[in-house]
Amino acid sequence: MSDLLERLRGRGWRMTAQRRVVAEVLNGEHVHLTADEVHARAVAKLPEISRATVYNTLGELVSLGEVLEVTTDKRAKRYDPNAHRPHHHLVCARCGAIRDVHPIGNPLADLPDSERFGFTVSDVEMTYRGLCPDCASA
Amino acid sequence: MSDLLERLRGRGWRMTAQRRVVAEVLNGEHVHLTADEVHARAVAKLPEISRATVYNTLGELVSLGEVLEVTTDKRAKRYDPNAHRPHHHLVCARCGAIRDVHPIGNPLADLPDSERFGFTVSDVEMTYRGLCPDCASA
DNA sequence: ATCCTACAATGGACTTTGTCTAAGTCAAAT
DNA sequence: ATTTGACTTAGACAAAGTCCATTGTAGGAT
Repeated sequence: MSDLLERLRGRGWRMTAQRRVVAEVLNGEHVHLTADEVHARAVAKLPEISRATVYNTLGELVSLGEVLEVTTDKRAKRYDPNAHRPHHHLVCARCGAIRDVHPIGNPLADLPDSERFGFTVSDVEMTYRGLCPDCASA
Repeated sequence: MSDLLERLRGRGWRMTAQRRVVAEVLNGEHVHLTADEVHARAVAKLPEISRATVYNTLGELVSLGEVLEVTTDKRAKRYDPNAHRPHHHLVCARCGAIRDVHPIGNPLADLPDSERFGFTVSDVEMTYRGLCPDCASA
């Protein structure tokens, strides 16, 4: 989405071919790519882009709040461009497929004061696990 | 806890000095050590214990259900011996301190069918984030 | 249109976390 | 006491990510 590119320019981002390519790769719903996958797709569009640049750009997008970092499995971090609607994740324990989900209720309210240990709690991250239709029938 | 050692022996575990030391290190409430931390503490008690053995033993404890693997940050996995009461985690975003917490309600019921995408959902993992008292006042 | 310069990209070395393997060791059954 | 196969070891290897010195360039200034 050029929205994203526009917003970035508005924030004083210097627009380079590499950044444009990374932003293009991270586009759509239910996109949850690892840094390496982003790199692979970026290379397809701009062969000389380096791994370090992809990591740098992803890191910048995360600190700007345009992209979320997700750690569903214990392997690589994944990058989720759907940062403007809060959501949680549903992960297939077998094949690793990921969907964005929106549970009802407010889980923050479900943590009693007695369970807060004096912390200032600001956020909660939920990961549902199960089997996707394909893996469940296999 | 020698309960743990007893249970392991009962399950046909061969009892070795290394396994005893790892089991001893993982002892108590609110213990969430990384594999390397477990190794460091184990070495203090048994200098010749190897990293591979610590990883193997932790892996075995996890598959026996005696210890939980927790991935609160994107760095190393942590190992939580409090496996017999289900719980979630509260993490300080600044210093990484971790507490076990028990929210009320049943988050599994809060995911509508329309948000399940045909998955068989069996589990949910919640990570609350915020600042611990020390970090909040700093 | 060209020049400058601060910001960005590069690539390769390095770090961290974890896995694997071949050879040696030892707990416990006999 | 012997035997046996499960357990341990050290170090090589792998994957994910970071760091840094060098080179390149976007975009404002001239």
